[in-house]
Amino acid sequence: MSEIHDVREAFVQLWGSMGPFWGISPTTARVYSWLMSRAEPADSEELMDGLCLSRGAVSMACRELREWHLIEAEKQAGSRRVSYRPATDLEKVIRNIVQIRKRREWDPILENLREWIPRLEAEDSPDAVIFRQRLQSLEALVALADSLVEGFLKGGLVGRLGLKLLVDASKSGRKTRPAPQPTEIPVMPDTPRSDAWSDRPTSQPEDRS
Amino acid sequence: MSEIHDVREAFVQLWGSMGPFWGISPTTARVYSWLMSRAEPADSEELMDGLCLSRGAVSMACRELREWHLIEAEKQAGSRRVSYRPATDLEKVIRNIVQIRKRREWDPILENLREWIPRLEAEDSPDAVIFRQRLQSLEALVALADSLVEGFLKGGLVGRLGLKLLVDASKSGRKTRPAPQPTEIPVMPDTPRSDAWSDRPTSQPEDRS
DNA sequence: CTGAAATTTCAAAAAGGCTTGAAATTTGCG
DNA sequence: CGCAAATTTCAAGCCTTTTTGAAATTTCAG
Repeated sequence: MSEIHDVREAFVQLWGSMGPFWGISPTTARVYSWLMSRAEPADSEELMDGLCLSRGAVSMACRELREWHLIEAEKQAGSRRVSYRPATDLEKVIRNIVQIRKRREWDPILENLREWIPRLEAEDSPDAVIFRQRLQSLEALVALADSLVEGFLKGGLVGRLGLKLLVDASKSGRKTRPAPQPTEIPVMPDTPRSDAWSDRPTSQPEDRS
Repeated sequence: MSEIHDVREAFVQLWGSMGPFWGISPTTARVYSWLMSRAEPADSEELMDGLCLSRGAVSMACRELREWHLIEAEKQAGSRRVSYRPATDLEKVIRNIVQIRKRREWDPILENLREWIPRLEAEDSPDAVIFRQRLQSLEALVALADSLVEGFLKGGLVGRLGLKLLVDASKSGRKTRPAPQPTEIPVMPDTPRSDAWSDRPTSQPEDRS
């Protein structure tokens, strides 16, 4: 009967502790997971009570979540109050996270590598030669990873094709149950009227930046 | 002439600041990148001088790097001194990191999800129903990602096949130069005698844990 | 336009993780 | 086997990141 309470608590705590690995703060991750555990959008009052957070903490967390496009703020009719609705289209969620982290973490690496390599070409000390060759290997690898990620971000979902191939390929050596094998990343169940967001065709002409 | 000095410094600093994103501490990342910039293995004395670190800091960093199999300790003949050689087989390096992080970060998520879902099946409040459905979507997604990663860890490198497909698929919209496009992850240049490590068939019967 | 409700900001405090270095341990030469 | 060189450990301190909450700002109903 109160299983949902316990599961919610465990879920919120797990997400909170995993958040840092994904580059988001514990509190921010907790807010998102708490919203995910509720059928309806919640306002900051509910978040404060449900998670024992200060008003400011909720505001900060929601701001970050909005920047990552992981939640959407909804104004309630006839009131100044705002409710927050979690994004439930997992493909979009993941794409948002991957895109932002790629910009912050991978792109600078690639740029730097491409600047450094020519600078080492003039020198012929053993260190310089070996170092340059290693940087080139690294450049090739990062460029490869980069193109894979670009493909995922652009072509939507690495294409049913490649993904299905890879899933099938690795299916032989699996553990217990056959495990569900969706061909595309699932869209989470959501309350009816929120479809307007997940699939909205009315949004900006594609968040490029 | 002293370009290598500047590039090394920039490389070490970049890696140091990126380390946390990858789940390793700044100092540890600096030690690894410094070793990468040298043709020959280095001992702790050299690391202390080169990076202005205390003896203990070097020891801690090298221990962590050894746990991740990112460096190997080599005893020097006729001395108590140990030299550290960076792993330069990028495929192995990445596999090590992915394997360890998967164990620490993904596996617990999957286990928990599979425990929580049944516990919510008894309840039929709107919250419980929606929450359970979302957890199921999540489980499907994580299971998919898990099988992809397993495939990479086992079948070596996602298979030339899938990888090549994906690279080709995303090659259309690229930027400046054609960019090198290796079909497999490159092995970094290394001093001759270290091949014994990168390819050694004499190691443990496969690091399982 | 006014005023109160709601949210956002940001400087300061708290928490958490990283680094240090002296002491303890290990190692292997003599 | 003893000793000294070398490494490892770990509690204490430092620094970065996260959180707080009171003040400033924004937003609308009236």
